[in-house]
Amino acid sequence: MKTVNKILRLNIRDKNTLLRTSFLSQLGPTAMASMMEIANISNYEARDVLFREGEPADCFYSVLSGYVRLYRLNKDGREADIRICGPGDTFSECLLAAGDKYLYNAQAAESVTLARFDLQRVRTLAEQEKDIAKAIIRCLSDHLRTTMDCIANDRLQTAPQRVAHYLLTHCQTEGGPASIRLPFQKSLLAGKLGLAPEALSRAFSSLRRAGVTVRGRTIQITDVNALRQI
Amino acid sequence: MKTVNKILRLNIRDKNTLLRTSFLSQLGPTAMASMMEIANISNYEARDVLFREGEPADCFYSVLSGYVRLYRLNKDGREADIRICGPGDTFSECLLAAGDKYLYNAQAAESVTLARFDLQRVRTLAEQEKDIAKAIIRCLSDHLRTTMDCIANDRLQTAPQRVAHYLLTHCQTEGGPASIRLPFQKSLLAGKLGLAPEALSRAFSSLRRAGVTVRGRTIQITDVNALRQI
DNA sequence: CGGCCTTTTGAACATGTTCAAACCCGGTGG
DNA sequence: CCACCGGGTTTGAACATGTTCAAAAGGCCG
Repeated sequence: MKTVNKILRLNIRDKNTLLRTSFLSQLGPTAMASMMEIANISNYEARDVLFREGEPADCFYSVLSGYVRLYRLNKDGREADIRICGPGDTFSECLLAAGDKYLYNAQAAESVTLARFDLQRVRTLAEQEKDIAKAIIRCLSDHLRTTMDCIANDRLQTAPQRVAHYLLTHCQTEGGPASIRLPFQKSLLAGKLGLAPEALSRAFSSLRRAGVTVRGRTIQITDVNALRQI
Repeated sequence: MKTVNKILRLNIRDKNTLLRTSFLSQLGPTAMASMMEIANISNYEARDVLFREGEPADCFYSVLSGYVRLYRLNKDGREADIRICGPGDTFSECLLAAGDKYLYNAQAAESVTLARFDLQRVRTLAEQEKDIAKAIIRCLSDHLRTTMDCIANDRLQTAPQRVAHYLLTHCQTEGGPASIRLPFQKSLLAGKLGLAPEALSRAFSSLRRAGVTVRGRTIQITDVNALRQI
C-alpha cells in the first residue's frame, strides 16, 4: 500500500480533504486536477519548524489536518503569532505574486498534514488556467480581510472582548445556551488573540460572570446573547 | 478647458499620477487604457467621510493626492485606524473577489483626490485581460504583507520602537544623520501606529536620547544606525 | 494512581490610555 | 511686522490593561 501511496502521492483521505481546502474548492475540474497533480503531501510532528523567516521560499501550503502557527520574532527573541492555520487554510500564498523568501516562521502546533505546492509551477498554471488566478485572488482577498479584522480587533477590543468574540464566531447557536470544544491548546488560542496565556486565562475567568464555564477544552455558554453584550 | 477635462474625466496631472499608482503601474498598455477609461476622479475635503462600514460597495479606490484614513468603530464609538492610504495606494480592492459591502469606514484626513473604479466593470475586465488579474493579485499580495507586518509590529514592538521603525523605513539614508518631513499630522501617524496621540508624543520624547529631534513636522536624526538599536 | 505538561493564580511591574491643562506653531488680521 | 488666535501637540497625574515571573493547581495519559 505504501508503494501505491507513493505513486499517487495522495491517499484517498488526503485527497478528499484537499478538495475541501479554501483554495482548491473553488477550482473547476481541470484546474483542480492540475493542482492535485503538483501537490506534495508532508507530515510534521508537534513543534517541528516548517520554515523560518528569510529562508528561500519555494512552496506555499494548505493545511489538511492539525494546526500551524505563523509567527515572528523580535530582536530579543520574543515570539508573536501572526496567524493560526487550521484544516483548509492556505498560507504563504502571497509569495505567488512576488518574493522568494518566507515572511515569517512556521511551526507545527501539533502533528499536522500539509499539502505543498511549488510556487513556480503554480505561477505557470495561473497563467494558463483563469480558474487558478481567480482562486488566488479569492484566497488572498479572504486572507486580507481576516488580517485586517485582526488589526481592528487588536486595537479596539480588550482581552475578554476578544475571547467573547472568538467564542461567538465559533458557536453555531444563534441564541440561548451553547457548548464549544476548543480545537487546540489554550496557549495557542492566546497567541492567536495576541495575548499571553495568563491573560487568556484571566479573560476566561472574567467571563464567568457572563455565563462562560471552562473545563479543559470544553466551554459552556449559558446565554449566547448575554455574551454579545460584552 | 473645463469641458475638455470633463470629457476626458481626467486632467493631465491626475492621469500622470494615476499611471504611477501601485495598481495601474503594473499594467500593459491596453489594460492600462481600459482602466483609465473607467476611472472616475473625485475630490473630498478634510474630514469628509467617503463611506461607512456596511454600506453597499460599488467601487474601489486609488489615492492620487492626500491621505485617507481607514478605520473601524467599536460599540462604544471609539475609533481605531486600520490603514492610512497615501498617494499611489489602493483600497477596498479586496471587494473585487467577493462582497458588496464596505468593510470599514473611510475618511479624508485632508483634502484628497481619488480615482474610483466600478467593481463590476473591473471584474469583467479582469476576466478579459490577464494583466489586470495579475495586477489584482500583486496588489492584494502587497497589501496582505503590509497588513501582516502591521500585526507583527503591534504585537512585538513598544511605542518608541514603532516610531523608530517608521522613521527608519521613511528615510532613504543608510547611516549617519538624516532629516524627515512628516507627510501628515502627528495624530494621523499615531493612529497608523496604533497609538493615542499622547503616546506618540511620549515616544518621540523618549527617542530624544537616541538622537531624534522633533520640530513641528520636521524630524532630525543624529545617527540612523543608533536608531536601529532601539 | 502517578507524573508531566498545561493552565491558573498571585504580586509586582511595564506600557498605554484617558482627561485636563499648558504649550507651541502656523496662520490671520491689524 | 507683530500680536493674537486656534487647532494640534505636549505634559502631567491617575488609571486601566496586560506582561512577567514564580508557584500552585488541574487535567490527561500512561
